[in-house]
Amino acid sequence: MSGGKSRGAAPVATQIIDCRKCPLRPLPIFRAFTETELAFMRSFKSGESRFESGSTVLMQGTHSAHLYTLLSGWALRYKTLPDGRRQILNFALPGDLIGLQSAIMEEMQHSVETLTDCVFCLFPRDRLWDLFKNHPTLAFDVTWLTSREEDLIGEHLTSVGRRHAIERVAFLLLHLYRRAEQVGLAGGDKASFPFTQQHVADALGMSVVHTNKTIRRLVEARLIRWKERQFAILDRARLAEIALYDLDENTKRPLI
Amino acid sequence: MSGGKSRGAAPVATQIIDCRKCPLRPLPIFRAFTETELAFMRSFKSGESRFESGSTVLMQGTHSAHLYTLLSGWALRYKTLPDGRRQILNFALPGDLIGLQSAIMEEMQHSVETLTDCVFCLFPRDRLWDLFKNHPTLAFDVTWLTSREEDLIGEHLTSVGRRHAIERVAFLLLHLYRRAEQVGLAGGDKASFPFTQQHVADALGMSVVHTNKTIRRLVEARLIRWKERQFAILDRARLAEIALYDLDENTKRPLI
DNA sequence: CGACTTGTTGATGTACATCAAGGTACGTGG
DNA sequence: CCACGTACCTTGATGTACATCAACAAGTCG
Repeated sequence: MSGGKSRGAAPVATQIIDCRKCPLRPLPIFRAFTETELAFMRSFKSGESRFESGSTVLMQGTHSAHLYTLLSGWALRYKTLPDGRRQILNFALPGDLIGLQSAIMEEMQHSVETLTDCVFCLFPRDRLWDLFKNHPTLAFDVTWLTSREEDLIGEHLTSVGRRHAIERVAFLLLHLYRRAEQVGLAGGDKASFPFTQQHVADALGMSVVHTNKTIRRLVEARLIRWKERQFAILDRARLAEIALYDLDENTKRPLI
Repeated sequence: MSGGKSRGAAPVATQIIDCRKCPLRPLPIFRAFTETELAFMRSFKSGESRFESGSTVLMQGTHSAHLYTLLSGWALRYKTLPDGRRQILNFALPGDLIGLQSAIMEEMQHSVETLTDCVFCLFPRDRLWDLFKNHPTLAFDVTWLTSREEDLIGEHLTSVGRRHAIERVAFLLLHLYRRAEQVGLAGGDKASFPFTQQHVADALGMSVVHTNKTIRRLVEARLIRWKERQFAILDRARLAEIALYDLDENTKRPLI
C-alpha cells in the first residue's frame, strides 16, 4: 500500500539566512514585506534545519516545539490509517508553512516527510503568540496560508472523489508543475519531479499499477514525458482539458 | 451525480441575538470568552440572516461582503466540476465559520448550501481586519478554526482515498453523529439527520446505489438504524472499529 | 555479486458504477 | 376524492474501472 522508510534526520543549524535576504522573497508569487515585518521575521526565526531525502520531519500524533517553513526542497504531508494504508494530503514546496497544527493545536494530525534534501526555517512555537499579538498583518498571512491550504486539500478531495483516474493524474501533474514553476523549480514546460509513481498513487487513492498504466496513456498520447524524475509537459492545453483544470487563477501570497 | 435545486434565499434580519446571550456559547465544546471579546463580537456582528432549507448561501466563484457563522441548522460546503459532478467537502453545524475564503481571499472556491432552515450570524468582511488588529486572541481563534477545518477535510480525503465503501460510510455517519452531539443536536445515540443518501454519496465519492447498499449492510448488521431522517447508533464500538475511527480526542474550540 | 527500488506489462478478480424497475410517501391541481 | 408528478429509497442484473497478483527489466547500492 505505502512505502515508508525513515532515514536519519539532522536538525543542525550553521549559519542561517537573514529573512531580508531570503532567496524566495524576490519571486513574483510572494507579496512584498515591510521592513518592520522583515525585522520581526528575522527575530522570530530561530534557526534552520536540514533533513536529508526520505526523512520524517513531523509525525502524526506527536507535538513539536517548532513551526516550520520550507526553504528549499520538496516534502509531503500524509495521514496513515491504523492498518498502514496511506493517503498523501499534498506536496510541500518552498515557501510552504509546515507544522502549524502542532503549534496551534495539541498535536499533529498528519506526518511530514521529505522527498529531497530539504532546508526548513525554524520558528519557536511559543513565539507564535507574539506574532499574533504584535504583527496582525503577519497573523492575517498565517490565516491566509491556512485557508489556501484548506482549499488545496479540498480541490484534491474533489479529484479523488469525483475525477476518473486519467483526470486525476493529469490534474495532479499539472498542479504540481505549476506550483513548482511558481517557486522557480520548473520552467519551459520541464521540471524535476523527485517523487515516484507510488507517491502519485498514494496521493490519488489509486494502486501503483493502475497509476503506471494511466501515466503511460498520457505519455503515449504525447501529452507529457516523464522519465528518470525528469518531467515535461508536451501539450498543456490538452492536459488541462483532460484534468478539468482551470489554467487561469494566480494570486500573490504571503511568505512568512 | 448531484441534485441541486436552489430555492429562494431570504437574508432578512429582525432582532438579533447578543453574542453574550449566544445559545451556543454555554456548550462545553466552546471555550469561554472574556467580556472584552464578547463585547467586540457583539459590535462585529452586523446582523443575522435566515435561509430556508435548500438555499445556496454562497456560490463558488463569487465574492461576498460577509463572513458567516452558522447559528442554527445544517449546511454543507461543496465543489463542482465543470461537467456537474459534485463533491461535498464537509457538513457545517452550528458554530462553524463559513465564507472565510471570500473574506480573506478573492473569491469563494466552493459553494455553501443549507440542508435545513438555517440562521447565520453576519460579520462584515471589511471589519475582519479590525479583529486581527485589535483582538489577537480572536485572530488566533480564526486561525485555529481554519486549521481544524483543514484537518477535517484531510481526514475526509483519507476516507475517500483509502477507506473501503463500508468503512467510509461508517466513518462519516459516526463523525457526523459526534459533531451533532457536540452542539446538542444529538444524544442518547439518536440524532436527526437532515440529509439524504445522495448527500452521503456526494460526500464519499460514491454512487447513490452503492451508498444505499452499503448503508443497508450496516443496518442489517444491527450497527445503526436510519429511517425517515432519524438516525440511531446501535453499536458504537463496532461501528468505530469498522470505520477505523479513533473514538478518543475531543478538544475545546473557539466560537467566534 | 545479491538485494532492493522503481517501472512496466499481462492475466485475473472484484468493488464499485450504471442501468432498470418498482415501492412509498408526499405534494399538486383537477 | 383521484390522478399525476416528484423525491427518496430499495433491489437485481449487468458492465467496467479499478485492484491484486505475478513476472520481469533496468538501475542503484552496499
